[in-house]
Amino acid sequence: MSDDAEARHVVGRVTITDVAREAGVSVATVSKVVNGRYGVAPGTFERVMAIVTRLGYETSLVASSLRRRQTNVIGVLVTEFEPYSAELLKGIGAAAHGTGYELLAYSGWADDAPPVGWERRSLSRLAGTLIDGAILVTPTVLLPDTSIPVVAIDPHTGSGGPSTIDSDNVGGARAATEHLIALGHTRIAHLRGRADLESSRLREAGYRDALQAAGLPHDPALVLAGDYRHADGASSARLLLQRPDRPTAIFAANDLSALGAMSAARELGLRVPQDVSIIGFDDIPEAARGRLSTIAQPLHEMGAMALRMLVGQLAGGAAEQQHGHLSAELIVRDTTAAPPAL
Amino acid sequence: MSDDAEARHVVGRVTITDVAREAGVSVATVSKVVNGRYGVAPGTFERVMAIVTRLGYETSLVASSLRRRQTNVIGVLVTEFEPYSAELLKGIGAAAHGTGYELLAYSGWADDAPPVGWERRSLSRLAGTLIDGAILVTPTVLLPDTSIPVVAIDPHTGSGGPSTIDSDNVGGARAATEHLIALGHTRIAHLRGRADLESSRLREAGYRDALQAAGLPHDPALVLAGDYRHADGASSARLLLQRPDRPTAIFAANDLSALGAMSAARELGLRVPQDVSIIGFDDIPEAARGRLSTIAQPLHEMGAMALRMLVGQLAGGAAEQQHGHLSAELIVRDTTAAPPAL
DNA sequence: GTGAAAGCGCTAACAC
DNA sequence: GTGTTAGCGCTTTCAC
Repeated sequence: MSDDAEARHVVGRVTITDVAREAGVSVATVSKVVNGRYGVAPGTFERVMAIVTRLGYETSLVASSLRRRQTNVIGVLVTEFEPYSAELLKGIGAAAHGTGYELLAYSGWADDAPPVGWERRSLSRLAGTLIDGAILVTPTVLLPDTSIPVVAIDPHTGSGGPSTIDSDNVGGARAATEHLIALGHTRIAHLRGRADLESSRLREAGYRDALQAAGLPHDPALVLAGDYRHADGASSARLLLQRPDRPTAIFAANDLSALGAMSAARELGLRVPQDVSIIGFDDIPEAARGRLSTIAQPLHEMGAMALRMLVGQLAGGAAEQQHGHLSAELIVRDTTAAPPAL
Repeated sequence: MSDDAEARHVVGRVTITDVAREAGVSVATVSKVVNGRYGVAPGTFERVMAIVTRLGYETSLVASSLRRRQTNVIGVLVTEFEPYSAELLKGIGAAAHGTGYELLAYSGWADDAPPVGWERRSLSRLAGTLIDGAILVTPTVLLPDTSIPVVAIDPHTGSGGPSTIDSDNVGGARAATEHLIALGHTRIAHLRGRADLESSRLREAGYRDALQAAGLPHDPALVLAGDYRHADGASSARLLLQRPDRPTAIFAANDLSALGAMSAARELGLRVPQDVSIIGFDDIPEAARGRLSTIAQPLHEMGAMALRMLVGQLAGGAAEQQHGHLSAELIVRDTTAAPPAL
């Protein structure tokens, strides 16, 4: 049984050298066996395989990827694991089944604040060695020429860089604002998204479009930063709702900040939607839970499309950069209604 | 400007050697500069840093982790990115902020079926090199002694192995079943979870407990496999609901299979909850969206607790193995009601 | 203060 | 068929 070796063995620390020593062959032979290369005697093969199984040896991703050209691993680079990227991840994961690619989601946010240029840093740290291709979620800086195929979801810039996926930000924002206008609102505030993202700019543009089309005045005092985050949405909404001439409706650039606005309204003793209507953007699961009216982006499909595009690039060599543009759709739930009577 | 080097440079392929050559120093010196080691002349430091910035050099995670002892990266090993693990990931990610640890979620499912023993394989491939510690989500095999600290969430076995986190599976299942009984149901079916997980066994035990406590007969024909998956839940529910003496309520071992059961009911022309009540377990976001009654596990908190435990182990050396046990709570939504009148 | 050299675990040529 | 060797990119003694 030679249980000593087995008992002492420890996962992840069994190296190819251990196997070689135990089997009485060279590491090269073990490598050939493990990778199914030709030129190994059947007897040797069996013997080595037995040891491999007994010791529970697995080749180290790190070591082999350092030496090899490819790893069959696709990286998903995110700032953090929040609802938005989690939804994308589900779509990416579902689409990855059966492609032969493994998935590795990486969040290089170790300190208190997200490092600027995290996506460049993460990409540099992983590309060329650990991952064969990458899906970047909301990258904020312009990427230089990359060594590996990259697809960006909701990127900083709409074009010029890598392949991209986004949804109809302008149309969605317009639909949200038009919905509020149709309900009878005339003082509609907007909580902006992250300044470094193209989607923010586009959603604000859609908001203005709708206002203008309806002949409503655009009051700059009603447009505040929301930063796509719960806390920022809450604090800006607080400011907005404490004004004597407070808006009767708020269009937040994403669901997280809309949810923040809802907390703020509640704190202030305002009822949603009776006193103030709130609508978001994204349709993350938390929006459904909070019965938040919103603009739905097909997040799963966006993730799946990114994965398929990337696999295509990986397989087909240097294909042209592509741009996927999906539609966004109004979902009316319980947080939007007619404005309070005067 | 020496723009040539810059223009030609490619992310991820800039190596320490490139920097050294460009700066006219050795790679050892560059390494010292980049890692902030002492013993470098201020002038050299400046010069090297300038090149590093210009070329956009970042040390390769792979290469450095192969050489170094630690990486400051925590691995989250999952079978796939489905709603359950995505929720845990959110909690883990939130708790990781400010700890100095980066997160790397890995799903080693490349082919059509999840490989047996994937967690052992993934752990072996990453431990000791890429990651300093790991959080394993629903590991199905008993893990041998591991080389790195490990915390398992909802593991195969409740004890004996690594530190674990789970919720009150028995109590939750009992509460779900009691809720149905209180509504007046007497023929209550159960969709089992994955056979290789302890949580499945415990939830079934809770179901039986509640039945027995209420003096209700236990009909083995009403207990089918659900496998924690949508498709399996649907097909088993179809079988159940096509019986002449079909149950009036179904307790599914998790939300995904409960959602599957709902699809099946709808296909069969049955209304939920008027014709059949359905309750799940987990409270994933999709449950709220579908207005599914369920037992809520504090998934974010479970993830956060796992992260904190792991960081504790990483910092404090070989602490004793710990076991976190959180409570589960009944959430009544729109899929459970009194049974149809006879 | 700096560089040469060894080596982390692995794979791929190339000898034998 | 099998072993020897070089080297992937990096960090770390240890000379100089």
